Amino acid sequence: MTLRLYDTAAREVRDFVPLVAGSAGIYVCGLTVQSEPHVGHVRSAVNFDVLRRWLLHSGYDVTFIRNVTDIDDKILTKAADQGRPWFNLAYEMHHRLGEALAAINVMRPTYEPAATGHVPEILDLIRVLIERGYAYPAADGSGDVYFDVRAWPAYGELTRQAVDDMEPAGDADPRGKRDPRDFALWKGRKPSEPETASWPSPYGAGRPGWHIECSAMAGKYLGSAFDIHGGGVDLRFPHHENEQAQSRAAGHGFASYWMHNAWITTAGEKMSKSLGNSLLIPEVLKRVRGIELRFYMVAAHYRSQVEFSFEALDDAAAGFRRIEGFLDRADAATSDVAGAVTPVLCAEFVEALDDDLGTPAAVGAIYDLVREGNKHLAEGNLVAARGAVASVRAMLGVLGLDPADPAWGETGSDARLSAAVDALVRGLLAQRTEARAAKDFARADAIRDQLAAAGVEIEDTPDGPRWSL
RNA sequence: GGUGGGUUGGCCGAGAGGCGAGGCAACGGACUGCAAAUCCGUGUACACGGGUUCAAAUCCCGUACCCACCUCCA
Repeated sequence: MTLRLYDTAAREVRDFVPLVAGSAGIYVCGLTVQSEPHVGHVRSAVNFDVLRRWLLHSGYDVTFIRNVTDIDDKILTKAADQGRPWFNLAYEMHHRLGEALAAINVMRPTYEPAATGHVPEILDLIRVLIERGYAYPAADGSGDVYFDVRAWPAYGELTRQAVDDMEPAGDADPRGKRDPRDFALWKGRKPSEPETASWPSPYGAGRPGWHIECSAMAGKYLGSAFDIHGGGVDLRFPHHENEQAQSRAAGHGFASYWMHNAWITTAGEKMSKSLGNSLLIPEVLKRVRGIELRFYMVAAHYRSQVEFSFEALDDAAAGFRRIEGFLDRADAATSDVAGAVTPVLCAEFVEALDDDLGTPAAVGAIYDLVREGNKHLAEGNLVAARGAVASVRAMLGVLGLDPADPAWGETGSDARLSAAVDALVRGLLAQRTEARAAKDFARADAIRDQLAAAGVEIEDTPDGPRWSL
């Protein structure tokens, strides 16, 4: 079975046929770096990271572009409110985003272009659109340049909307527009805006409109036509509709497949409307580990809306610990088993991912193998258990969830800390083992309770006690 | 007004005409000094009303409720 993906433009699942056999070019709309990322923001990154890893595993040579919008109205407004330069805010939030994504093991993109670094490419594209008759400088002297939606007959094709049914665009003063739905490619500088937020152009000083950057950067890094364009559902319109219109009007094939991830909501609502600080990534990571947060996101299908709750997050984390528990115990039990092991991905796992990245079913396949592996352990079948470990780990790896991946690695101080805790706990466990040997169970249980109170759990195994947090 | 998505057991979350994905929780059993972990077992779930069919959570018609987008939101 080959990979099949749901294409938003076609509204159906289609076989994935790359433009160039064996390679895949992907462009994902990243964030506007105007505030600290919350769990909703990073879902998109995780979803497309799974797509990327699955393509890589399937043997594709993947070029993965995820942009950053580092100039827009909100950045300018927020920076002004905070009394600092807009680029200072954008740079800091870009940094925070990087930290958040690293904490949940999202691979770095092949390139991560930013709008402000591509003004020449953007102006070049605008020039072509004007020459071809699909764009025009505003007649009111504002310095704006608009895309002429009436001039491009295919406008609305991505989201199947008729121009006449659309509400007028509100992103610019409509006076200079030929049609209220026309959208800005270039925004002339307003006197209220800082000079640093403008670039010279044939139409006057200004800055790029939102949509044009993606068309320009996708073209630069992936070529005139490429395979997959992704982003959150909210971007279908206007952002992606406009991107496609601009690029195709300029003579480019643009994306073959459109993929959109659904929202994470809270209390049934889109996160941006009711966001408390508790859902910012650093806050969530005080409650669960990054790998557990990632598991929570991967366990849901990317096109399903996820209703965020800490209860559900805790459940997911508990479920993931079951998998980790198996790996830990099996590793300890099979460390002496000789011979190389070739990890095999379960057929159900492969089929699940090939079917529009069916991560829920893929996770189900992992649990099935964990149960099997636990059975092997219980029966002392160590060779089979070791094979299960290798396969479970390989499948987790495809999902970016292998606990042994150095990307999750401890920092130096964490490693020293856990070594110290390990030494202390071992000392107590030795005392407990002595007490148990002497049948002094009251004392043994007291030690166990003492450790439990500190958050350390004890398991007695045939090979002696083990501890975990 | 236009466009798209949704409603599944105590909870989370798949599936898309016929065997109850899976996880968490609960209950029983095995194991254990007691636990924990693990294994085995235990469930008449598909918003509502009609219809099609030998058979519907799944297809059709209708209804209700929820969510998203309609020009600078992942």
